Amino acid sequence: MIQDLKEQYGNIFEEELINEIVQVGTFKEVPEGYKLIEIGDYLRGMPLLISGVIKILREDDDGDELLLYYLEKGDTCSMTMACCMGDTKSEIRAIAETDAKLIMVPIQKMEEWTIKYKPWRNFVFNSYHVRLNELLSTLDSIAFQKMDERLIGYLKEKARVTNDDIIHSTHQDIAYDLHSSRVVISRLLKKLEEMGKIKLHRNFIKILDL
Amino acid sequence: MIQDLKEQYGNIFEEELINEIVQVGTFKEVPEGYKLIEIGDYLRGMPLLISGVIKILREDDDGDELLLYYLEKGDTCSMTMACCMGDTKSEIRAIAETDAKLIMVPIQKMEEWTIKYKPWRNFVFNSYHVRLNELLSTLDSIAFQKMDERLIGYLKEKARVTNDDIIHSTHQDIAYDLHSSRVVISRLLKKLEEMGKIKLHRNFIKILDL
DNA sequence: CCTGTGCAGTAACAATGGTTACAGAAGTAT
DNA sequence: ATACTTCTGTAACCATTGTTACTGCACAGG
Repeated sequence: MIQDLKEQYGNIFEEELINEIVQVGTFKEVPEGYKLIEIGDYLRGMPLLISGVIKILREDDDGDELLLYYLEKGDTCSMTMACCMGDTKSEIRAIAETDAKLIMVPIQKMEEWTIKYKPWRNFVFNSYHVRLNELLSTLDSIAFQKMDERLIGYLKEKARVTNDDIIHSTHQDIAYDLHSSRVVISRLLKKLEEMGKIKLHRNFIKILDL
Repeated sequence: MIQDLKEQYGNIFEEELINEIVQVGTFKEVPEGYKLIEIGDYLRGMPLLISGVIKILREDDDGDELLLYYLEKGDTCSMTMACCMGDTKSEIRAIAETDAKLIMVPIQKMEEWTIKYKPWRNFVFNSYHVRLNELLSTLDSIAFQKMDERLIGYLKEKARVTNDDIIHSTHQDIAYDLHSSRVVISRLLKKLEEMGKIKLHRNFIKILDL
């Protein structure tokens, strides 16, 4: 655990802070598909992601889903921080997109470290910053892009975070993430295949030239 | 200025912090329609809103606009904080929706006060929290609602922040804010009028029963 | 009073995306 | 092998939203 932590955060946090994190944090290893946070949950800790990818989703009252963004190693969940600080329910769902390792830090420490460690302060503010911008990008794509562009963006982003140009998803999976319908996604994917940008298979998609 | 500041922030910030704000902050009074921040601006200070309403907009490369949310008295702009801290360009535009009074605080103070004053810390984190949730709501409405619902929400929200059940906007204004077209908005407004929810006039709309 | 400008109403049409329905292919279990 | 389930392909159709075009009205300025 210390090994992992140092590898990921050693260059930005000083020794003393790392040690504190190790002392109070709880290590967690979760498999792909594991649900870390459900909408409405009260959160007891703040997650520091060490490896893997976490997918952050929004869902409305009718059960319609929408992918907000991915967390990658070195990221934390600003939403979670916001929830913890405000002591309110989670507005989002978090699912492990791949196997993942993370450390949960009790929320009380957050404020203490904010005062004590400048790097921690920077880390926290930077997280908020990054997440706000991430949300803005998501908003842009929904507000200003058409479904075909959003689909291309989705495939690219997913390939990037998983570091794999084979997308292991069904058309239905993609439809959920983009809040569309399976038929629409199949239609658009077929067009992309005809354009030579991807190759379709059962249960996976090979990216050629997006 | 001190009067205004105390009235708005006196109950959450202690005397000493108020005094510091007065010392280093610059008071600003702007008229309706004044552009406070343009996309791409580098920001030198963080605004504390004392009175009035500020409208925060997003715009894409093609010049398509979208209203994100309103800032009201007692609010600050998390986006601005994020930009200042990260020393990056503004991602949004800020326009005074009504005449407004605000205090600009140099960004260097922000970190200093974060360490020194607990209420300031709470204020800053709470602002991020509120803003993240505001963005999520905006995202919800775009992703999950149809235009007629969005329009009703828009009218309600605008009436709330301006504290006026007469909306002083043309159909074109509304179309810009909702990133739609004038014809579509006119069509939907007419329907709302037929349902007896609003009364249409030239240059303004009277809300009856939304 | 006349005229120009901006605002609103409306019709016709296009484009995008969502829905329903069905067929066949691929994989799984018996 | 057979039956069952899941995934994909495709067609036909519908709903919503956006676009173009034209109308008349209101108001301001001469």
